[in-house]
Amino acid sequence: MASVGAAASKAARICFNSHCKEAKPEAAPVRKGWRLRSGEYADLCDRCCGNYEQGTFCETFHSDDAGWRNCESCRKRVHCGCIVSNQAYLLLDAGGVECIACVRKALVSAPNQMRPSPSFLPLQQASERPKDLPTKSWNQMSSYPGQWRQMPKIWNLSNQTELQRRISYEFDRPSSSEKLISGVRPSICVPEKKADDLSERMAFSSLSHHVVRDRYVNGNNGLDSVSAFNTYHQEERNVDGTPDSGHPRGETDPLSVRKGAMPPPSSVSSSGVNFEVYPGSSVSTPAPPVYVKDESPSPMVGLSAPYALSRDSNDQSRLLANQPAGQTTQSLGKQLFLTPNNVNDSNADSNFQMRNGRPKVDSRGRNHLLSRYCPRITSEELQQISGDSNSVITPLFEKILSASDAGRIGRLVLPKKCAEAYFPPISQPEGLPLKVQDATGKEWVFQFRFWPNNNSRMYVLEGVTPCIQSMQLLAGDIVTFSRIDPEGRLVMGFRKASSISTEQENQPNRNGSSFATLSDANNRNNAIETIANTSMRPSKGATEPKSSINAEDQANQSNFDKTGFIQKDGPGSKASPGPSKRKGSALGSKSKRLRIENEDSIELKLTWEEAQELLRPSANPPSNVVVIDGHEIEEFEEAPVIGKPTFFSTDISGEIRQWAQCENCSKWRKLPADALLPFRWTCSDNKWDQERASCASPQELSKEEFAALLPTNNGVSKKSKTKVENETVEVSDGLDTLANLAILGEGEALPSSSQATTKHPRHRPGCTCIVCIQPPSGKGPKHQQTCTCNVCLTVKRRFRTLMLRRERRQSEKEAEKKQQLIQSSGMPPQVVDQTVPANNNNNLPSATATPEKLVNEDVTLEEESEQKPVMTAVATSLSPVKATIDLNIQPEREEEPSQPRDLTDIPNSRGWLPRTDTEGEAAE
DNA sequence: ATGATGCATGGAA
DNA sequence: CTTCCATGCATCA
Repeated sequence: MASVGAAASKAARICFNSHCKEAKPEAAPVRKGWRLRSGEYADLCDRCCGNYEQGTFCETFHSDDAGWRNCESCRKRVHCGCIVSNQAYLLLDAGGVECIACVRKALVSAPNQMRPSPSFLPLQQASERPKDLPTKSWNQMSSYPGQWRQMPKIWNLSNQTELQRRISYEFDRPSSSEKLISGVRPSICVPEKKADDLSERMAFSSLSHHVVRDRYVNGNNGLDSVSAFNTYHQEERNVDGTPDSGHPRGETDPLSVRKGAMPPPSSVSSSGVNFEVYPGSSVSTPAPPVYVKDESPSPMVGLSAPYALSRDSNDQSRLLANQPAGQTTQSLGKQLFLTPNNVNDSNADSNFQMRNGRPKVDSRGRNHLLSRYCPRITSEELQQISGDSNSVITPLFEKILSASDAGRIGRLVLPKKCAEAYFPPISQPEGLPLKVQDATGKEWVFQFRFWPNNNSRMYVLEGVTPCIQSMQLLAGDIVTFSRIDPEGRLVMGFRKASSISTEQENQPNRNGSSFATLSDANNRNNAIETIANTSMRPSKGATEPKSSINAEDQANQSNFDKTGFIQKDGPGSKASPGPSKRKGSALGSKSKRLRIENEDSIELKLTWEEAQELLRPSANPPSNVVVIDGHEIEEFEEAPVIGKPTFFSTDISGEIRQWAQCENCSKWRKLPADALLPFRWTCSDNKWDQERASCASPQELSKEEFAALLPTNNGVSKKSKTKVENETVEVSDGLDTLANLAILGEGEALPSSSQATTKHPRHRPGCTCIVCIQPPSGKGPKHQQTCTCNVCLTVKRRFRTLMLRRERRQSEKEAEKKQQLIQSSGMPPQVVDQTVPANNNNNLPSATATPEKLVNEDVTLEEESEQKPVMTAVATSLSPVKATIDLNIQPEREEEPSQPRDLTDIPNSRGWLPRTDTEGEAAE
């Protein structure tokens, strides 16, 4: 067909329609029909072209042909047997086909919940019409009036530009290009299109080959789906003289470039677009990229995201797998995963270089991206995102959420260059719907648009609130945008602010993944839930039942352990931020506002439980015991270090065991309950069990036994532990920030300088404005007293706990006074036995508590935490070895009146010493 | 009154 | 100085 197509271009002026064969006068204008595999278009006579454009071509000429099927929805006849019709239907996962009109209707009815049924979805049912589709209702994309049984107009002239944009947009996908390079697929030169903004795109890239991958549904009786890659040769593209350089989209107003470069469709020349077909694709049914026609300049684009209807990663994997004859899976393999190194500021580009094997010159956007937007996503994360599929992840950029971004307005401001570099070009402010998948595989549709601003543009993603909330993101957290190839799906990941600070801390011994929970594709949902559950953010999601720990957790345990939140989120990281790329670039470089938000966010996340559980005396243990106000305080010369998280179990004999995982081999070793481990503990440090003092030694317990050890959680490992701890941490976090505000609520605003006013100057830490206080549901700013949301319930529970504790303290105090009276009346002061297991990690009470218990019994946690040692010379803190000295009985501390406090004080008031629970709840 | 929308402003880089 | 972008705020529904 390719040859035919080539021949059809100019030579024989005979209608390309074999059923017609009407001769065309030499001078007759080319009337383009469907696109041929060559990329050219069938040269049709007027009549046939009319049929084609009206969508009646198949009915007219193919009515007797095989391949007619009925739409599963409307039962309308759909021709599934020819190139002309191959865009007119979708293959359903469950079998059968659905006409494009029904597909579109379905989409319209559930725009944000992409239906998983069709294997593939053509590029969004035509584009949205900016004028007809106010952004307000963009997510309710209405049906388009046109006939969609066939999609002849996809390729008609008016649509060239969008196609080009799309192609050009996708060309800029290095991974794809590699696929191409490494591929052996036949390549067919496609004469087509001028550059217009394709040239813009290309200008950013020095790729000698670019691939456009467009999934389309082929016409093999609807039985096969074929994906095609379009290859684009930049050099050839330049043949037509379209400037391909000097217009990095990030530097030139795309609009102007676009306008200037927009060629009349008829002038499309045969510069080189290679149209590649997967080996398994049917040669007889090549198809253009799925690009649904519309006059509108703004088709729904999501890279190829619109194709990916799958709601979860499995679907995506399946999607790949479903492709016939080992298309992508075969050709893509894993060849294109990012380099194993972190993609950080300095090497983000080089990574891509490495992948692309070409100089850095190009990478238009990336090259021009401010460092703070450079994705720090790691290969580990990438693979986690891509899972076991053969997908290739291309990190695009990331952004620290501002208060506005994370607020309820639902508008995420996109860095201009990033938006222009990685998102489809938009010429209208209304932009276009953009499908983005989150790490769970859930698909969202945002409106990607811009606002004119100072002769420039301000790009925003609208409608992100649900997504942000589902990810439980707050200002200061980071969202990352990546692209999954070959699907071309946009994936939106995230990183919590807390994990950022630790990322840098643990850089040396980690692979850099702070996702930690973004495990493989199959586990993605669970994984993300793990993240979700670890953060008691005020969100619906937090209250949803999760089975976040499952068997797969175990499989991933070592991975998780390396990136465990506890480990990562140690207070040390916060206490001594140290030089970090993030601080220096992403966080600190741009905006004070941003930095404040972020620091605040980070600091608020670091609760005293979290900190104390990991604090260890420094390597130089000598300490002085000083007596201050009658209290023995162990004083350390050096600041504490971060200890290793462990978990405890009780064996049959009732003996408490501590379990720690080797940093190197990830094996779990049984240790005495009072063992005190350094942060990076390895088997060789196992002085308690010489037999297992080497990584070569087998693990004492199998995973199953581990599971049995803690029957309440099959995750058992530190992962569960970590999760639990995180949950604890986040509970406090959420409480201390949002929940406290919630309790204060009802008009009782904090007496803070950042108190919300009608004229809101700035969102500062502690700000109680609507933007800064994200309510659990995201609906409505306030927590009513009767609110039963997770946060409020927890707050109330904690409040009860506090009150109980105070009562108890009071009674203890009284008892102590009595005793002191007795003592002062003759008996010498007696030092109570306070020898405490230096098991700072978890004190014994918690040792017997299962993680689940810990999670569920807030009271337990708090009781424990009161007794946790704090290694510090600060008089108000506890000595690690005298931990049970109940210094909390200091009336001035424990009993100090609860004063509402400016939250801004909290982070700054404690240095490396974590805020105490008392402090935290003082706001009550 | 409230939320949505889109432009304007001004701080920061 | 320009550009970016966070967010203020006017306007509208």
